Amino acid sequence: MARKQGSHSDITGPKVHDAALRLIARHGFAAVSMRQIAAEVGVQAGALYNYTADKQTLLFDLMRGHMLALLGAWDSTDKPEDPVARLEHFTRFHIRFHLPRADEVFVSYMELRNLNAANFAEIESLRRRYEDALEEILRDGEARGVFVLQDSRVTTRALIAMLTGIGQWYRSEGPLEMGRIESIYWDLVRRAVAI
Amino acid sequence: MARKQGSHSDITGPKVHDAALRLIARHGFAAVSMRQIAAEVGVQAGALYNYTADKQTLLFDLMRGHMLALLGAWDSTDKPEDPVARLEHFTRFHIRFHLPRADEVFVSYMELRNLNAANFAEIESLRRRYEDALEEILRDGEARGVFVLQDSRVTTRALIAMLTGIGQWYRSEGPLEMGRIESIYWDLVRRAVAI
DNA sequence: GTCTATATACGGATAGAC
DNA sequence: GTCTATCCGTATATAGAC
Repeated sequence: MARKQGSHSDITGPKVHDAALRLIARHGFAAVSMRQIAAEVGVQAGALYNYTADKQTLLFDLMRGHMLALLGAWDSTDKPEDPVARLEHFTRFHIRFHLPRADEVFVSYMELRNLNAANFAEIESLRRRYEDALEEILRDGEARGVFVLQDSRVTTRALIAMLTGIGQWYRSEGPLEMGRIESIYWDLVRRAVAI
Repeated sequence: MARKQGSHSDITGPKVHDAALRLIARHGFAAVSMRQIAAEVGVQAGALYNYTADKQTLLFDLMRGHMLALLGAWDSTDKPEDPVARLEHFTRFHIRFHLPRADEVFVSYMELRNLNAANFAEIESLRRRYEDALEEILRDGEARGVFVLQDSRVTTRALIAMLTGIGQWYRSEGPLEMGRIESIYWDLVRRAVAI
């Protein structure tokens, strides 16, 4: 075909999403122009506005999409009954979900500053729901006497920061396989809170 | 006095540093203009170039200054002999140094993308020196049989990510005092690696 | 749905007067 | 050391043709 002009909404839509995600992860939201995203997609800048109202909405949709995918994936897992097993399940789920999504994670944590107030509030409430999932596991285990916590909210944030930090150095070409990473971090998490 | 024009290098220099740090922490490097920084300082944009060669160098100086202050502060502390006491010393030092410097920490971790290759390499080498300080404590404790580690490098990064993550939610007006935070995190660190 | 062209604003950096 | 003025490039977003 090699048409230079025509209708491609089903193809272009995902390409805009992917190009924006990759470029923003690499250079930052403010540093990436709509023209750059368009060039990566293979269209002119004006065409992007068929897929997003504006640049701010594009960022918001990327972040909301990531958080909804995370919550959806977590909700659809089978959770063990035992608190220790459930904490291991959460730890391994978190690593498996986040490691292959380095760009999404990076953007979702680094670009919160660039959301307007309403969009920020919505993303924060989604993040809060995810934190609550871990905190509930910790509190349940504490109530059943198998975890020791000084402060369930602080511990929740500490563990999530530790786990999410993997993305700052993990490279899939590196020497450590994902299963090995899971084991190392599960060991740290378990020792940090289990009796 | 109220002069509108004249020499103020000793005053303006630090003000440029402070204004740039605050604005970049709040909005991001790419989103902040030299004109905005100048307005915050109370001069015109052209005057900033008496204090920095360009915008890139301004960012680099902020980050290098932070890392050098961190390493200098660590080097000048008295380290206990005992590995467990040394790890507690590191943990509390890290929290006490980072918590009052939220803007510096935020910029130093979020704006690495915006450094050019040479500047990035220099900041990374400083960061690596700091990581090495913790890793040495962990390896020493492991050799003496008081710590259990699966991987000293990964554990180092995990603990630093956990500790540095405090800055993402800690607010000095909040309900938790710094000493309480230190205790909670020291408990997590100790349990994660100590026998 | 995509193109070209454009309105309008702002960016980093520099020159020369004071 | 700071100012004003400016060079030159790029930004987001829109209008109208195809």
